[in-house]
Amino acid sequence: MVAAKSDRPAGRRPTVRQVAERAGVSHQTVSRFLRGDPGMKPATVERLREAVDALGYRPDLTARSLRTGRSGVLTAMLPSPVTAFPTPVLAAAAEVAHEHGYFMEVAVVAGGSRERAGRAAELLASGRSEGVLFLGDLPDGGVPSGGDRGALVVFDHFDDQLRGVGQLADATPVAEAVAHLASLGHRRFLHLAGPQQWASARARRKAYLETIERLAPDYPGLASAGVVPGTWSADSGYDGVAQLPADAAFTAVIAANDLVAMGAIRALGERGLSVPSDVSIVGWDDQEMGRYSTPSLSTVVVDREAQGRLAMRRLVALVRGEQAGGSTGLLNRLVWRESVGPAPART
Amino acid sequence: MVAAKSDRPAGRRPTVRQVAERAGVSHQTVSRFLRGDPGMKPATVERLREAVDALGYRPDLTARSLRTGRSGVLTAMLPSPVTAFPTPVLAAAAEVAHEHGYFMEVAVVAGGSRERAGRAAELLASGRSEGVLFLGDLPDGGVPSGGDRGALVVFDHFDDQLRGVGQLADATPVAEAVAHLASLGHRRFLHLAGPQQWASARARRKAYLETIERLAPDYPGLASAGVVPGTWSADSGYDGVAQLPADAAFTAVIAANDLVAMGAIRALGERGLSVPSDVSIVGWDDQEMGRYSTPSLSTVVVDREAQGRLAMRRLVALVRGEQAGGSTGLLNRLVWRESVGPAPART
DNA sequence: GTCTCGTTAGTGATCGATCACTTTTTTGAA
DNA sequence: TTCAAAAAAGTGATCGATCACTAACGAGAC
Repeated sequence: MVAAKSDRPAGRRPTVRQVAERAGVSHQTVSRFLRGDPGMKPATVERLREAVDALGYRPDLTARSLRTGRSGVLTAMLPSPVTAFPTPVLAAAAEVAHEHGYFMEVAVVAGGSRERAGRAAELLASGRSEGVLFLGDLPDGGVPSGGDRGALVVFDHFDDQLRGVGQLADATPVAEAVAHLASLGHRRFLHLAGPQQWASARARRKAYLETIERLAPDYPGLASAGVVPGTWSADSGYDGVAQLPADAAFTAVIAANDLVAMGAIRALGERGLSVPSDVSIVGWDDQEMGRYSTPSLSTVVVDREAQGRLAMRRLVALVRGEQAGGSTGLLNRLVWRESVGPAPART
Repeated sequence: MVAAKSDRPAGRRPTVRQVAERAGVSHQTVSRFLRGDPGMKPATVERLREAVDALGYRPDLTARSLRTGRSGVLTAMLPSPVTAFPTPVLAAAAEVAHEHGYFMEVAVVAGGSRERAGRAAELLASGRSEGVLFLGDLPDGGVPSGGDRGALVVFDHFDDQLRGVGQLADATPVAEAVAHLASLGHRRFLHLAGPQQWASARARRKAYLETIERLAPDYPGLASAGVVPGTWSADSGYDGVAQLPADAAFTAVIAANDLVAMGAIRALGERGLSVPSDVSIVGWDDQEMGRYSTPSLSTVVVDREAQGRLAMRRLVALVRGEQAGGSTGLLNRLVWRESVGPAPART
C-alpha cells in the first residue's frame, strides 16, 4: 500500500469570480460557460476557456449543489456483513451513474433490512442523496417509501424482475432446468433453496414446485423429494445434503447457486453418490470456478453488469422523473456442463 | 426490482432558522446544538431537541460542506472492467469511512491506471472528495500525487504492504508454501504468475524464485521448472498449463490465485496428471468454492475485510493529518487441503 | 454594592456557485 | 439612419449552514 499526501499549501482554489476577472467578463458569464450555454459569442467562449485553463479552475461541486438543490449523488446500499455481493453489479451501476452525471456512493448498513430502510429514508431526507439503490434482501415491511423526497430502487440480489418487467426472469431458467432434467429421465428432484427473505429465492422455489406439478402428467413418477431450506453459502449446500435421511431418493438437484451446488456435490460424494452418474445438479451464477471444477457445474449464466446497469438506469430515470426505460435483455441463460447427465438406470 | 418515488410535494425542508424560531433562539444556537457544543444550558438544549424533532429537521450536509470546506467524502476508485474485486473489501472500507463520519463514494474508471490517476487528481482538485483509495494495479508512472490537495492511498488488489508496513505480506506465504512442498519431497516447481503490473503479483513471483534459490542447498535437486506469465483468471491457469511443452516436468505448482489453480488442475487432468497424487498445487484467496471442490484447494486465507478496513483507516488518518495507525495484524495464512500431498515416487 | 470574569447566546459575513431580473450590445428591416 | 427585437452579458440575491466577533447574563470576590 502506498500513501501520499500533497504538502503544497494549496493557496486556495480559484473561483468563478477569479476566472471572470481574468477573462474580463462577469461571474455569471463564467457560470454560463461552465454550463455550456449555447448563446455565447465564440470570442467570449475562447477567452473563458483560456482563463479556466490558465487558472486550473474546477467548479466547486458542493457550492453548485447547494444552489441547485441537486446533490448529484445516488447511493448503493449494501447489507453488512456483505454476502459476497458481486462487485461487477456495483461497478456497472457506478459507471451508469457517472454517465448520467451522478456520483454513486456506497453505504454499508449493519443490521437487518429494516435498518437499511431507515438509513435510506434518512439519506434521502438529508438531501445528501437523490436516490437509493437498495441491494440485498427485501425489508420485512415491504418496500420502504422514498420519504419526503428522493427515489428508491430495490434490487434483489439476483434480480427477479418480478415487478419491473412483469416477467419471472428467475422462474424461467428453473422451469427449463427441471424440464431438461426430466427429459433426461430424472424423476425424483431435490431443491436446495436459498434464503426465503430474498425475492429471487422465493421465486425459484415457487417455480421449482410449480414446474414439477405442471410436468407431472407428462412424466409419470415425476415428483419433488423435498425442498431444503438454506442460505447462499457452500456450507448450506453441504449441510443440506448431509442432513438428509439416509433413504432420501433423488437423482436431480436444483441448487440455490453454484456455491450451494459445490457444497452439495461434496456431501453427495461422501454419501457415495457421484455427479453426474448418480445425481445431476444445477447451480446458478456461472461462477468462474465452476467452469473449471470437476465436475464442471451446469448453471445459469447471469449478466451481472447488465443487472447493475439496468438497476441504475431505473434509478436515474426515476430520480429525473422520466419513464423507466424499457429494454432489459436480461436473459438468464442455462448452460449445461458436466454436472448434469442422464438419469441412472433404475435400481 | 421495485421502484418507488415519493409524490409528496415536499414543502421544503426546515432550516436552522426555522428551528431557531420555533425554539425561540438564534440560528447560531441551533448550529451549536447540532455540533454538540458542550457549553449550553440544559433548558436550551431541551427546547432545541423538541424543535428539531417536531419539525423533523435534518441538517443540510451540502451547505455544511460549503461552509466548512470539508466534503466528508472519500472515494474508492476501481478499474473498469472490474476484475472481480471482492465486495468485502469495499464494504469494509465503506463501513470504516462511515464510522469516521465520511461517506465513501465509488468511482469506476475505464482505461488504464493512468486514466485512473488522472481522475483521482481531478476528484481531489474539484473538492468533491477529500481522499482517494486507489484500488487495482499501480499506475505506470508510479504513485500519482494527491495534486493540490487531498490524500491518496493506493491499495493493491492483494495488499502486499510492501511499503506501508515494510513487510512482505505476500512473500511470506509463498516462501512458506515452497518450503512445505519441498519438505513433502517436491523438487520441481512451477509458478503460474499473476499480471506483473500488480505489485502483489510481482512480489509473489520474486518470493517464489528467491525461496527456491535459498532452499536449493538444503534440498538437492530443488529447482523451478518455469514461471508462466498470466492473469488472475481461471482461463489463464488452464492455458498456462495446457501450453507447456509435453516434457515439462514438475510436481508442485504455485498458482497466482484459486481461479488460476482451478484452471490448472483441469488442464493437468487433461494431460493425465491428477492432483494431488501426481502434482500438488497451491492457490491464493481461499475462495469459498475451493473449500468444497474436488480436490479442495490448498490456499492462502486472506482477510479481505481487514484489508479494506486497514486501507480506509490509513486514508482517514492521512486526510486528517494524523499518523497512520500501526497495528495491522493482516496475517495471510496458509491452509493445506486436498490439492497438496507428498511428491510422487520418482519414475 | 460594584466590578470582573466566565458562561451563554446573538449578529452579520461568508463559502462558491446559480437564479431571476436588468442592462447593454448587436442585428436586421424599414 | 433609425429603431425594435433579439442576443449577450451584468447585477445582486440566494441556497443553508458555520465562523468570527460581539453582547448580555450571572456568579463570586472585594
